[in-house]
Amino acid sequence: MDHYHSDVLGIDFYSRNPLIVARNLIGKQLFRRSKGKLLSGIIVETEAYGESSDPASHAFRGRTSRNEVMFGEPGLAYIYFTYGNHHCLNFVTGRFRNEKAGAVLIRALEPTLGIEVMKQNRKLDNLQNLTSGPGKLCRALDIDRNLNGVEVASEKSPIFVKKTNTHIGKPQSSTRIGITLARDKEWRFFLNGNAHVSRKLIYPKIQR
DNA sequence: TCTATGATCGTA
DNA sequence: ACGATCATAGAG
Repeated sequence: MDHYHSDVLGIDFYSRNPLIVARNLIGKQLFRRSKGKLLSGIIVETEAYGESSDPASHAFRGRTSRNEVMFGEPGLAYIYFTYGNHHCLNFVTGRFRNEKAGAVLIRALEPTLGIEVMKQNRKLDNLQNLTSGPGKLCRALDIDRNLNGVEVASEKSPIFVKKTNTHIGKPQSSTRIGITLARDKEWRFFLNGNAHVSRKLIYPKIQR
């Protein structure tokens, strides 16, 4: 129908420089359809990753079976397993400069919908701790490698983000967390004062 | 094959 | 500050 347009972020949103996408995802509402329920939270922390100019990026050394989704179309979910325990959720973006790959890591959410299910998934009752980290939010939202490569630019997707911006105030930026290379790039974005950002922001003095 | 490492987390 | 835990990548 002519007048219909979705309130879900589409391909155009993701088809930009990962720095722009990372900044613009802050304050947006992320949704996950799992086992017939809709789970959701507001994105409060992200990081941008590039390719050949970004030694911290999985895509830095070129395409492998693990990172190939990162070299695919903007608007795909790149989900990987790490540290023997944890999954991390990224959205594939457009290019950083002339590079071939880019992605945005979702690092923290403020839970809004399906909180009881998230608590069960995490086997934990504390809201502050529920989705305040990239591995935690994947566990809470029942996200694993089975979803690697899924399209997120539609309301029918198992994961999608709405256009409405819920945040008041401007995102802060800083260096990225947990990396050993490219420590100087300030490619992390977050809402300060939010309880659900990852641990290293809640205790900024620990931050490297 | 073999080994080192990691876009983390919970506990101490 | 540290150990758990295992898939992945790079080396041999």
